Amino acid sequence: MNTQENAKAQARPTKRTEASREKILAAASELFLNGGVSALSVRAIAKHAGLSTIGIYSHFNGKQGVLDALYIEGFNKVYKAMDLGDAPLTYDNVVKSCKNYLQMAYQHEAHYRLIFGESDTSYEPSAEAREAGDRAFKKLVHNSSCYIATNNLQLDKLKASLDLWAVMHGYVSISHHARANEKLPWAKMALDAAKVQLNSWK
Amino acid sequence: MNTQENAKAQARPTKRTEASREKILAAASELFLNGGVSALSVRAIAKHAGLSTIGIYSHFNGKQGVLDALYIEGFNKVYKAMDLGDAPLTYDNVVKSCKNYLQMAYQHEAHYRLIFGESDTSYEPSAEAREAGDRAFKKLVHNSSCYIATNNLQLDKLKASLDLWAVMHGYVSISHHARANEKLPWAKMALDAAKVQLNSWK
DNA sequence: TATTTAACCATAACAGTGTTATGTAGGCAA
DNA sequence: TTGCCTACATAACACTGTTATGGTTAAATA
Repeated sequence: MNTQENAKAQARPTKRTEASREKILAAASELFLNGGVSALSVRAIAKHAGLSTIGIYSHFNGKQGVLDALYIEGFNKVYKAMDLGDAPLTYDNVVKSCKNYLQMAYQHEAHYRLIFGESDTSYEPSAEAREAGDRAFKKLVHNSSCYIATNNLQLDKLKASLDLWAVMHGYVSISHHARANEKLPWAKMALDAAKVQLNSWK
Repeated sequence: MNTQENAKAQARPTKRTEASREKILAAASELFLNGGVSALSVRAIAKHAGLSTIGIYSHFNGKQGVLDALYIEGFNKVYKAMDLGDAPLTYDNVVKSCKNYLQMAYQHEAHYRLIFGESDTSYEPSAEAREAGDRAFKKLVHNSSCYIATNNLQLDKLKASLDLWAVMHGYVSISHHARANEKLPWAKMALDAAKVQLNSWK
């Protein structure tokens, strides 16, 4: 792929290249949204894109590259959910960011499952994909840190951020698997538990 | 399989039957402990057992049955971790059960990943396997309920139990995936966060 | 401008997966 | 002893991700 990219930079780009890549990504995204990762065989993607499978290898370095693109999308959605812009990090706004996170988790279930390893044991995120996770985590830590600084609290910012994240994510994950058959107000319960953690910050 | 079982009950049990089943299960368990679910192809299991693959279908109804057996093992380990016998459900003992849970989660990673869907998207636990999960959950609810009753607390026992579970499991899951590259005292952090939830019970 | 070269892509082939089909050997009952 | 049934090995099937092969087209070079 590096050889191909170098050759592309110096030699003969063809108009069909970007179009094929977009078709593949669009096909993969549609299949993914409707069927999760298990709907993403390379043949299904190729067929849905109206192409053969070879483009998945030349454009995405294989199925992994398609999953990376979706993984990055997933963490970008997490980032956006927690991004409050320039709003001050008040208690209510931190709670709002948690609410947004939980909303995202339940609205974009396929993405959520992918970024938390509930989708494909053979998938290992690339370095670039991991960066998307790091970026989303930094936004979480940023929110917590601003709130902590604003309120002159003395506690470990990293730990506090992880506490908040763990309880929310734990609820989502349990509702996916261990208690999947129960109809409970999962998002509300998760938010309440997050408030418990937040209220313990002092 | 029902036909085979009926025939077995009425006709000719063969000594080789139980021996084959045990060989397959032992082979699967060993592969699983060393390589997780991805090490469990039916051919690998059969080869390791010194048999052909057909026994996996006749004894376990396919690969799913092998995974069910391991899933049940996993939740049985969760049950045992949280089982304090007849000990009174004091604060310290509830904390101890949480500590045991986290210890189990990190010592039996393959099992833990299996029961929380981090292993094989095509695996769906059988009704029997789900019962093992229910049983472990009931032990968690039992512990929380006894503690709540002992301390005359007024709160939702189910919610309280889930809060406790969510924060612990959330930490374990994040340490598996989202923050997998970080070396942090995950079990200690999870236990501290669990104490925050516990301390909020009033 | 004509020829050569490289990129893109369809298709075939490969090695692996879980599962089903087929045939044989051994054990048990009549 | 014969016939039936079960357990099991092996082959075959349909699917998976990936690599190999060859044809067409576009870009570069002479």
